[in-house]
Amino acid sequence: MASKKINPPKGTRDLYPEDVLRQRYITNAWRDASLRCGFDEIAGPTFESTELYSVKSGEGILGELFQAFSGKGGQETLDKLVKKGQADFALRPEFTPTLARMYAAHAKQLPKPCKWFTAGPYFRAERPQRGRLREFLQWNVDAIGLPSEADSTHSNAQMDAEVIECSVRLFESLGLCKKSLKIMINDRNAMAEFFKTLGVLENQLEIAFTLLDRQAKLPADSLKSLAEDAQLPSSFIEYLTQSGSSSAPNLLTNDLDALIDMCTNCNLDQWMSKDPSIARGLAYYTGTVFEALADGERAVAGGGRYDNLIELFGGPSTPACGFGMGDVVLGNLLDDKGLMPTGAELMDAVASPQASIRPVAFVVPNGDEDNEALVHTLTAHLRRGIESETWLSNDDRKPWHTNRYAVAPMHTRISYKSTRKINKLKADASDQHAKFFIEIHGEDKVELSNMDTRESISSDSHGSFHVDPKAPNYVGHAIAERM
RNA sequence: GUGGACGUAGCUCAGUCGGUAGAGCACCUGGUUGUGAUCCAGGAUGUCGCGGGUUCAAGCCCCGUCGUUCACCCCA
Repeated sequence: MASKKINPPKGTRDLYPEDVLRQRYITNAWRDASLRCGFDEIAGPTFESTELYSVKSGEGILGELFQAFSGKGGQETLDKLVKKGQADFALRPEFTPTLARMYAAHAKQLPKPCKWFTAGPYFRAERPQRGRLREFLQWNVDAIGLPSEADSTHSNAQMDAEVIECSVRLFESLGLCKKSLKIMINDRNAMAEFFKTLGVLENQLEIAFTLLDRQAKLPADSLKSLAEDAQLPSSFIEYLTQSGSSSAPNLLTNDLDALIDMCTNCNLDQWMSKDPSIARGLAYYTGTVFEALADGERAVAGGGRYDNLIELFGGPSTPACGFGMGDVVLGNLLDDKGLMPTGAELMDAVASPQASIRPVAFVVPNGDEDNEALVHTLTAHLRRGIESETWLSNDDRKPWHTNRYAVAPMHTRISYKSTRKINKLKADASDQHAKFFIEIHGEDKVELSNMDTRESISSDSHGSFHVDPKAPNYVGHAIAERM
């Protein structure tokens, strides 16, 4: 009998038992980080109508679509397909259009903001290379809409910060540190204003951003000729081809400062740097954009604000912000840094308990404005977890070691309601089925109660708890003991 | 879609000027040793990716093809 060897399709992976565990180690970490940060899991179809992607994904992605058609409809459908050169359906190359479609369809009944994550397979018909395959897993984390009745600049920054926080919580949990990975942020609005001062016209902005995106990849002279072809002003070309970002526009500070401020509260600012050369390739980004960059790898994650995409899909005008992270680059990075367990350690790590879907802690201020920053500080501590002395004093410590945490990271939520009334905030916690309610009256005056039993919990020594993890009556300990 | 590199044992790879197909690891058998570690002896293993060409002779040179990989494009 003649046998024929059939290879797997180019750019796909056959996962044998250990490979599946490695992949699950990553997807577990994704899920864990998003749940802890208060994002709900959603899922969409793995193929969509092709037109969903022609609306706004960007030129490049359209050329990389895996085409799909049902095979029904006989010759007529086939003729149409051949004539158009495009099938009615496409395997999804990214999630954001699906997300925008899903949100727009139910916009009125959805909470504000809506915090969603999803992880699953995506497909792009490009030539495989390091960090890039034709089928890959991607984790998407998005925050859509703003807290109601709030000042929108502040809220925008808060939602940006929460999305970025989620990515940082993931990096921390996997043992990646700020030395090996940086989050570079920029603001397209501020850059657009700056470009206009250089004489770039409104209708040239898109090409200007495309060139900015390629600034580091292309040599100065080809950059120059591309810019000249687009008839961009010489002052812009000069800015573009001066390799250093030393001429970075100062006005960046105005728009990104609110974001950096928000990030200071949860200790994210040390991970972040402003970088006026970050532009992002996708056309739908409108304001803040960011990339997580590691030495020697392509972007580990990338995302930003896309404020008019929901409207484009028939929903109400709604600001939104999110990022995507692929499993291929992340896996490469973990391998290179020795941060991927093997053998028994891998099995144990994958089988270790996952973050609670039910919110464990719900943190609110007592109504005093001064305490609002403390809410974010404490929330960050709870979501991050507190590492144990034994683990920290071990020079060979690995992120998956079971003695890592003195207080394990926990699913922690905050209220997005503008009310200061404690009963309303408690009702919000109850609506979200939180288990413990935390009310901050001051740094060393934190009240804790069990929502299930309606009992107030008090510290033996002080009567109330502390925000600071170093304090003996840190509120996180009290919750961990009662889990 | 464009360009480069690579394809030899289960794995990682060496193979010079074209002249009988190699090593390490892993595996199997036996021995030593108070472990499933170490050490000793022995053993099995190949369509040299595939097809064609040049040659007395091709793993090596040439053409084609398939596959892998890296870079570009684009992006997670």
